[in-house]
Amino acid sequence: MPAPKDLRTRKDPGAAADTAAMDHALGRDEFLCFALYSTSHAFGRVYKPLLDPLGLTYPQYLVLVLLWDHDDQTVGNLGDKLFLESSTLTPLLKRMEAAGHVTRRRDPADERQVRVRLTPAGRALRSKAARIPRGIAEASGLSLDDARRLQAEITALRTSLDRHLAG
Amino acid sequence: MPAPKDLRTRKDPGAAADTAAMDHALGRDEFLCFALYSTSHAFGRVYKPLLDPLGLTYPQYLVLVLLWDHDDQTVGNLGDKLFLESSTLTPLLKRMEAAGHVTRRRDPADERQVRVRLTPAGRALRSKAARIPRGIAEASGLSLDDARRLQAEITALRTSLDRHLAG
DNA sequence: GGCATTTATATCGCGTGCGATATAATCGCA
DNA sequence: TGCGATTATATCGCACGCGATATAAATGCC
Repeated sequence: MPAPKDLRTRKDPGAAADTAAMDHALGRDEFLCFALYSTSHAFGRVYKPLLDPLGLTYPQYLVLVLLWDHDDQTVGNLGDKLFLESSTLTPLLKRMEAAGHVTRRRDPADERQVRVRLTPAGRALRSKAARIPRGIAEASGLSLDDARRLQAEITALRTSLDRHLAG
Repeated sequence: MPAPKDLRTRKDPGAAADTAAMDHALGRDEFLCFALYSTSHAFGRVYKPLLDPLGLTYPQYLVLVLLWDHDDQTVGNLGDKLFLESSTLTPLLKRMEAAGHVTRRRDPADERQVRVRLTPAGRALRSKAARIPRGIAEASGLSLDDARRLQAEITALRTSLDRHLAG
């Protein structure tokens, strides 16, 4: 009789603590990348119940955050701030336009550019989104200082990666 | 004559340093989430030229890393370790099967499960992938200690998010 | 033993993300 | 001024990633 191949079944409560499954198989920086990758998805799952009632996805929410701060931006401007390409933003903005959150209009002064503006409905979403920051903060369980420090380190890492890509 | 709305054009070299574009518009933990989101994509762009010659995507590479360490795993096992759903893994594994990297076979002892195994070609990719860890480490520009510490903090954050989602 | 429940995987639809490419407008410079 | 280079956006094809749902196998409980 063969010995059991794996004592843990899939939904064993200890499975989630199997945190280091990837550890010994990846280089240190690769494991860091995997941590970013999987945590980014976990954040998406936390955001979803907060954004669903507003009819928004996460990147759509980011676009609105930028427009709430500074209305009337070009596609390229939004892309630079969000690190997204026009091939991602154009369809996304069209969906937001179809949903009635923004308008898209060629800039008469430079017909290459498309200016994105909030509709009244898009502006009105701001108050409905006011509860989101608190929801995210609760889920993260980090102190303000820890969150600030982690954010700064990860942002610096992104800058390093971007420089490597450009150079 | 109207004043220019924005002194920076899109490709101004200072644009990348416009790091804090999202800062004052997002809560602290939300900005941390955005840092994770954008840095995760940046890592993907660093991985791409390393993985393209192997004909692999990033999640496909992660599957291979797991199988190189421990061959013959179920779909659920891989999903638990990668934090991915079967709705993501099943098509991905089918593509890897079509590419000749793995085989998928129902476990005779439990026909619900599908066991994923390396083919000789999949095993052979391991040596071709040997240069990847160094390439990632160079791009990150972090010391071993910094990478380790950052990874640990982000992994802890993911655990906190997962607990929040479960509870 | 039989039947409801649980578990493992698969399928579907949708929204990203991106590289490659296309198109149109503007710029630069001889 | 004119025309090649650059810039801004759009389009296309592909691969995720997930929630909802379906299906089939195993489990549990009487």
